[in-house]
Amino acid sequence: MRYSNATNYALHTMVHLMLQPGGSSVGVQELAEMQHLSPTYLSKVLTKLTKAGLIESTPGAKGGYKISRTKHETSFLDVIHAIEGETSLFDCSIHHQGCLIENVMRQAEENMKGELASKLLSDIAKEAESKQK
Amino acid sequence: MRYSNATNYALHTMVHLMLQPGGSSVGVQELAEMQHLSPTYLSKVLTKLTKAGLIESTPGAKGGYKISRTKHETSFLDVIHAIEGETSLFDCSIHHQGCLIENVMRQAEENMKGELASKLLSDIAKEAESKQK
DNA sequence: GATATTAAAGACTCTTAATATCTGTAATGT
DNA sequence: ACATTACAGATATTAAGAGTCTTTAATATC
Repeated sequence: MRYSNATNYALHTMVHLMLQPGGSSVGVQELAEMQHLSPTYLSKVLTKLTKAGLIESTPGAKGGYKISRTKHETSFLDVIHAIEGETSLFDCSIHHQGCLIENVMRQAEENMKGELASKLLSDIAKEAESKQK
Repeated sequence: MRYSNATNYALHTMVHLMLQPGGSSVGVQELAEMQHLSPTYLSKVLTKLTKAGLIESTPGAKGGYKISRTKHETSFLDVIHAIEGETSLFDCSIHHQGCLIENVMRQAEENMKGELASKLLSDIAKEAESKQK
């Protein structure tokens, strides 16, 4: 029980794209090499991010992926939702409403998601930038 | 990405056992029927709880499972650990230490687990008891 | 001590989801 | 027109979860 590798790749890619000077495009080739992945597989992940509006894609020569210009503040939770969908960690096996056990689990999950929604990728990118110097 | 059904069954069984008057034993047969499961399958789940020391088992006639007498305060997290093992929701794909992304994910997970560690099954059992009346 | 009852252990099957690859198509710049 | 690159769909591979069956070991009752 863990977040998928796809989510992992997506997060790393997002930060990498944010570090591009001027928000310029990067091809899937380069992005895949960086993470030692096959371009075709990473492509599938990036398409999900594109559909979610977190990044923008331009096909053709000199094309690639870049951070969305319209959506500047993307959180960890945004990326997770884009890749994993709107999942929940726990569903009561017996489906009676108001299960006490389910309530507790849901509450804890909501709190975690709230925390991940407040963590912005831009902050991580900045931190990574200053760390490198 | 969600907690396994086994964890679900385990939590429900724990609460049920806590509601037994005098902490008496219940056979897997009865426990399985209650949750519409096969006894053999639930048996595997309960064995894990037994090995973790959360419940006690006695084979033979009039045997069954009952809440551990030595360990009175078991939390949601205890049960999760007993069934799922000590898993983490996120591991950085690139294994460089101090990955900023991993740090954020780990922190959120730890907070959630901290919350689940403070939620006691005995409280849920009490609540369920008073709710039934 | 024999017998019925019940948990434990192991091997095994089945299903599902994640992971990944390959091929062809559509879009874009030069 | 051509090279480049993202997108879509089909398909394979792998891993984990879910569940069953059979055998063995332990306990109580008679």
